[in-house]
Amino acid sequence: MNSAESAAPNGLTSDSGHSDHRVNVAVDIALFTIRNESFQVLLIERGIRPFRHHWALPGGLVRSDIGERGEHPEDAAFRELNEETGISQDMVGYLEQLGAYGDPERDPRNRVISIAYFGIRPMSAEPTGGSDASDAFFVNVDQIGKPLAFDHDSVLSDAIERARAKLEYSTIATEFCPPEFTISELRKVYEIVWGLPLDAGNFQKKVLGSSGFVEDTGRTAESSATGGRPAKLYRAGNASLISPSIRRN
Amino acid sequence: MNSAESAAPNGLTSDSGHSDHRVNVAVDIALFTIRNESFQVLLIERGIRPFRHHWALPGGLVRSDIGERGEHPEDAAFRELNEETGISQDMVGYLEQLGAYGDPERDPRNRVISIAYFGIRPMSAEPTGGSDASDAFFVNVDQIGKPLAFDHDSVLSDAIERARAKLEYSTIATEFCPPEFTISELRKVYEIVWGLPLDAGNFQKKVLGSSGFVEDTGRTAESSATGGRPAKLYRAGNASLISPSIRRN
DNA sequence: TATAGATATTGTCTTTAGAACAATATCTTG
DNA sequence: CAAGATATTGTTCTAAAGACAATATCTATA
Repeated sequence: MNSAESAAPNGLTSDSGHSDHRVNVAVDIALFTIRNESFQVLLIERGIRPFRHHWALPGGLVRSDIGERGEHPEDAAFRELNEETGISQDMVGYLEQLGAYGDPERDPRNRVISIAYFGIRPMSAEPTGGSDASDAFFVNVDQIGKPLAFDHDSVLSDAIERARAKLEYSTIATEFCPPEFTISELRKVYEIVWGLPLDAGNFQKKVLGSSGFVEDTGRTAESSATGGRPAKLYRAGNASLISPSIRRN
Repeated sequence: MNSAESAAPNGLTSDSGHSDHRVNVAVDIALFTIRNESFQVLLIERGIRPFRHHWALPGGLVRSDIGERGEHPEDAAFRELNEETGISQDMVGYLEQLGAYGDPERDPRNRVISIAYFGIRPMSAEPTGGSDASDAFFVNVDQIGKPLAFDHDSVLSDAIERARAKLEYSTIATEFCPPEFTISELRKVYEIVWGLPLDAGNFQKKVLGSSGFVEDTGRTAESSATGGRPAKLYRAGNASLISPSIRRN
């Protein structure tokens, strides 16, 4: 049978003639940001069972009572994010799909297929727990320390890899900088997300050699309190993809 | 609420207190192969409405009456592939997930969220239509000519890009060659899938310089009827990833 | 059988990119 | 002004890729 076959209005299927194959579909969101010079992800503490008091990615069921035919999974992701953490859609901008996690045993109670999303944005607001989340907070990705609920360790590690890869070929790092920024500030973003030091000279040449990545403002920053030659100020260019890409080592 | 929250055994949810948010989940499969020197994808002709007589990717609902808690989406993909086209799991080997397609309007009748998979394999067997598929066949990816059912045009174009990218960093192309093959035969695979000509000399050097890609057998092929120096014979090496990758132009 | 044509294989040159790291410029503080 | 800090530019080396020439070894045919 094809895609929507067996989805007759009465819920009957041609395979058994009387089965209802509907399952719960959830979304999970891995939202990354940079805070205190470290790469962090938004987590919640679960206020209900199962995994009560465990940490988890924010998320929840895609609802069928929103919209004509249920809500779009991406809308569900923004809604759940807002309900559980207080982070609204306009603070996040956009989410990218990571993939579907469909192991029938991934939820100890009932079968739930989850579609995972990830986003990476500068985030000034403080998250606040809500709905089924007794708390919401940002945590350093390398200091989580204890296993997350469900299969979220696996989802998160996939998301981290995707987020890190995104810096290679996109200009997203500029969004973590002020409207006008120095090359060193931009380099710091890469170093924090990738967790490794970069050569200042080589990085500078790569960024300036990648057309559309940054634009020269013609002005220079004030030199820092610790001294040193004042850096030139740049603003984000109009490109969203980098070519050639900035590669990790 | 989180991942599996609201999935209580009684189907009740905490948001409205009485909603059932379950939806139909389907799988769709884009299975690629090389036939007659061209890059082809396995399609079916739908034997039932909607989109009757239209072409579509093989696929169908993930069933909840298989296994303790319903079948794994990947198992559903293999099952549907077999039911609709006669292609069995051992002929395909493995499938990779492409992502979820969740637009509530993607099926004209009911809401169906689809998880798409793709595979790329040499395929000698002839597909045969079955179940809801009145026919099953391989078609050149650039000669489909008419719109596919549902959102399958979009799914297929994502799958084509992924399949082409896979040749860059994996050794999968060797699977389209006989157990012992020449570098030219291997190059032909790349040219067919990517749809562009490659420089023979440069390709040769890249393949031989990529450790584990191919192994020398010490023997040479018989020269072809059209003449030319006989080529050396190689077999697939033990690597599955190529470094550095073979890049498209 | 010599030659043309076909195909495989190797080599040469140029360009691009990146890594390592040296050199220079321009600030702060003492 | 010297020492230290940071930014910026330059130099050298190596890896990789593209363009394309040169060579090797076969078939077919005049």
